[in-house]
Amino acid sequence: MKILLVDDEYDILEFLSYNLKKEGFVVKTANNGKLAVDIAQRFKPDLIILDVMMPEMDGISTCSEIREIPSLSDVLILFLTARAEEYSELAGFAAGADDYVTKPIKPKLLISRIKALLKRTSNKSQQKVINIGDLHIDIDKYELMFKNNKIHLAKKEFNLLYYLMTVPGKVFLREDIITNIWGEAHVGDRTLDVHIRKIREKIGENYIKTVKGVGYKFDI
Amino acid sequence: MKILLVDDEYDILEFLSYNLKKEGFVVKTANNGKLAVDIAQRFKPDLIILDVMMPEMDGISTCSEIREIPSLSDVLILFLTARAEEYSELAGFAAGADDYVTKPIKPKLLISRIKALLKRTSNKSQQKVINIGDLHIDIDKYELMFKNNKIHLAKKEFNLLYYLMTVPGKVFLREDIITNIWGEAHVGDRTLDVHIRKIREKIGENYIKTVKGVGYKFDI
DNA sequence: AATAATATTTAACAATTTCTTAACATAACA
DNA sequence: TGTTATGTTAAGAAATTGTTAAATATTATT
Repeated sequence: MKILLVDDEYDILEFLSYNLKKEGFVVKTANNGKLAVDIAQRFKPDLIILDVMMPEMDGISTCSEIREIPSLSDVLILFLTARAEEYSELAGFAAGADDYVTKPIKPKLLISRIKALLKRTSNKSQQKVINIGDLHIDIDKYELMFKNNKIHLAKKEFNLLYYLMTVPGKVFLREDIITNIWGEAHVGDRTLDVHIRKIREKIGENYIKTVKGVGYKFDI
Repeated sequence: MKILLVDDEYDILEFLSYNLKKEGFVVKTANNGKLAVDIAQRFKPDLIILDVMMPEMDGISTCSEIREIPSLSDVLILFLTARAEEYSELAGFAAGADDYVTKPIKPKLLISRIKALLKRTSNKSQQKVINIGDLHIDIDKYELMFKNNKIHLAKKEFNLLYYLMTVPGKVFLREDIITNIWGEAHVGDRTLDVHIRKIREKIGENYIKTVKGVGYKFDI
């Protein structure tokens, strides 16, 4: 796991860097926001630890800027903040922070928070194979099996079904599905329905359920 | 969810108001800061959208003033700002803003930011599953179970029952129920009763009780 | 590069569900 | 007993999703 550490104080960089490396993380450091953005793009860290208070470009601006970069859009960001600066908490989350740790920093606490953070997200996204009923979906192989028979799904169909299967039973809102599968691109009103139809043709009508006025869910 | 929109340009008020209402928000508008503070105190919005640049009393002053008023101290505030005025970002957060959106405004983006903002703050106490007696309601699944059998409810019915179940025993005023489920749309006098009837048909007559002259409550 | 094969989106219309209304009935209350 | 608020029902309006086929895009193949 790779971590990029950003703080203007050299002592803190040293101190944290030492503690994180001891835990087995690969660590790089930057002493200002601009540099951090540069390094991040090449280093591709799993997590960026950002000090909120920095001269020139503060943590929140840095965070916002990072979130604008597509290749870094889902890197985790953790803020370090002095206890007094409570105002920044919401601003930070608004800018896309994933967690907060207040100074003074206790290494043990920080590390447990980091691990929790990495676990939380890796658990979600690392579910590469999902088995439900007679269905078996594998994101790495881009393959769907139904009662041990391969079923071919086109890319969009696959992504859509996989998305619904990530949380069986949960209703995904139409708009959320569209944002997730199509991004911000504008797609017509009936496009989603057509894809649902195609999937239903292939796996039967029983798995994907419509919740009118809300969205769709995958359920047995 | 109630939103107060503050901008000195009538066109923008119109445009945003239309888009927000379409999303189901209850919207009021003000064309200057002073008026905004007045309206906010009576309207009690969940969110105030403030244009930074306004004659007389600008957005930041308005924001500061609102934050001084105890009854409004935890209303969310979102700033609209022209891309050029980057200077204002820090000033805005210092004054108590919760988020920023830059002009020109893309309605979809604005709405997703608003939702994110409202979600972050309201999610904390939002109960997703409620168990009472033989009833089990799950908002994520949009599902109602009665003695372990699924019962289908249409969206309005579901929302209505869920709303009543959030505080069992509490009498919800007719008008509050209507504002909550329908927003500010004008619905006829008997519409609520009809929905109550439909729910009672499905879960029996014992759960939802009428308090004449006041409203309804969910109780065992 | 041209062609064929797939995939994706759109558009038109159908089918279905949900919601609201209106008219009248009934119950509560003063 | 009259007044007011809520209950009930059924009809049709409105909203949402389903379905199909054709139009575009995209990708693979010769």
